[in-house]
Amino acid sequence: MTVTTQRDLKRADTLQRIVQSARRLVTEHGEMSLRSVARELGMTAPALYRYAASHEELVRMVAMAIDADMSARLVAAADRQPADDPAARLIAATVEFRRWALENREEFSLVFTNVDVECLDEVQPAASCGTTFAALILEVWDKYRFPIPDLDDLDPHLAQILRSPDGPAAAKGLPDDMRGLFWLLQRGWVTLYGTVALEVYRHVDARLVDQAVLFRAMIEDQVQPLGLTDDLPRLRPLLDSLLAES
Amino acid sequence: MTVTTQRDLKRADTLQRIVQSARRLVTEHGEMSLRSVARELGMTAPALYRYAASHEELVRMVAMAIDADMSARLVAAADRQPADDPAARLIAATVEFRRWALENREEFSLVFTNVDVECLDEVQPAASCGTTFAALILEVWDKYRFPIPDLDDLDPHLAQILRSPDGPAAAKGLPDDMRGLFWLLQRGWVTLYGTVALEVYRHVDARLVDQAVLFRAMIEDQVQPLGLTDDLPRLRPLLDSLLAES
DNA sequence: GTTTACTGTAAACGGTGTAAACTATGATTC
DNA sequence: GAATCATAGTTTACACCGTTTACAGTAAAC
Repeated sequence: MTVTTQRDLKRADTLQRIVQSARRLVTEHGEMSLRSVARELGMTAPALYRYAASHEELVRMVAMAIDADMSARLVAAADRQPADDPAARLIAATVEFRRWALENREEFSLVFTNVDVECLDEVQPAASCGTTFAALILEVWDKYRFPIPDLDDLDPHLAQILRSPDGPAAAKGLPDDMRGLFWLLQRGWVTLYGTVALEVYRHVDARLVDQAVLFRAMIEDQVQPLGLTDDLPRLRPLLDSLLAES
Repeated sequence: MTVTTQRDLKRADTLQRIVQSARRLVTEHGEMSLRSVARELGMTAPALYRYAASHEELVRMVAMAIDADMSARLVAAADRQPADDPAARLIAATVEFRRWALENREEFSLVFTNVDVECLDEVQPAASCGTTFAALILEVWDKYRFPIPDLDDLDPHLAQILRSPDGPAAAKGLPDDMRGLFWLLQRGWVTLYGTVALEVYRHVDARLVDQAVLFRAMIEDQVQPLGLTDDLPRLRPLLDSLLAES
């Protein structure tokens, strides 16, 4: 029986304030040195070593916090759409992801293109962007019942990984007959990630970014495997208005 | 008329040695501080300010050098395939890009997911990865004459950008009736970039990376718009053997 | 041959992550 | 309740970083 002493409470609170302060610093000043974080909290830099073994570990904590926060933003964006319209909810979350990434390039870089930050899904599966998108796609399937790829039709290597009980599909809690969904999710994630990263790092013409041309094309590509082709005429103006909001 | 003095020659040589040394350091030690670069050349750190206005600018120079070197590697990989088989050449270059990225994560990060390094195509269009891939795709078109997307069928915003005389398609030197090719190139670049970056930053299950499942799927997706569907049975084993080489 | 412009140096400034030794204090044990 | 222990903070120090300044030597230009 572990009792939570008064000191444990304060410790938890301090840890939270450290991460939160570091996050604010990287957002507002694109930097989170130990000294500046400590200064904000009225502490000294070495004290932070009671909470993180290194600066790198603190960065990882911040990355996780940002990811969790992003996840909440995605859910909020989805919830601004009708509860019975999962397609709209998915698109809204996707647009929100892009909008956030383009507005917070440093944070995006910290979380999503950081050699020191491994896959977050494994550490905090509950509240990560990946899990959120997975849930949204599952909603879409629940309503539209688009065909799930048959594992036997896929690359045998891939099928074996998906069937594995300790594989990524099992980790998402997908039942055996729905593991093909993980493949769809993964492929969608590749294109979303690739498009947004390319835009964030300006590896495409600025005009293409402004008009969200690549992003639009990516969404339209994803519509078909998700069984939303018939809804496209309805979804297109929605996408336009969501993009215009920014 | 400007004469090249003996000092100019030495200066050019020193600059080259600086960039080359910095590159070696980031490759081998994942770091390129001004002091360590200077030490390697028997100089002191402030001397480097005669060649780069800041550390950031030196990073940009190194990024350009890496990009140019990568471009040469891609060409070399392509040249290991028959000259009259542009499909094989394109695939070989693509596999080489992925192989290099996974083996040199720090360098990939420096060049392709760096907030401080803008689009390299604009600075040194001649010898960048983007231009190399463009040339390879053009080779494919030259042989297979797959249909080029009609600008009128595309998003009007996109068509306007592609038609623009100072647009990205014009920069690649594409004649008017082939500007749709740029769109294909761009879309291919998105998926290649996205797949490789996702693998480099380990945002997918390690087993999926090991078996190159996402990468394979991405290649197969690109085959159709490039008119290579009929060649797929021939290209698949080639892809396998290229992937096995690593 | 003198002046100018360039390429290097040494010294220093404020900043960084991190380690070690030390201190106050809440938690635990007799 | 007093003595012990573990914890969370301090101060000091080290080696490193990018950058600025003032200065020296030397090739180039007049």
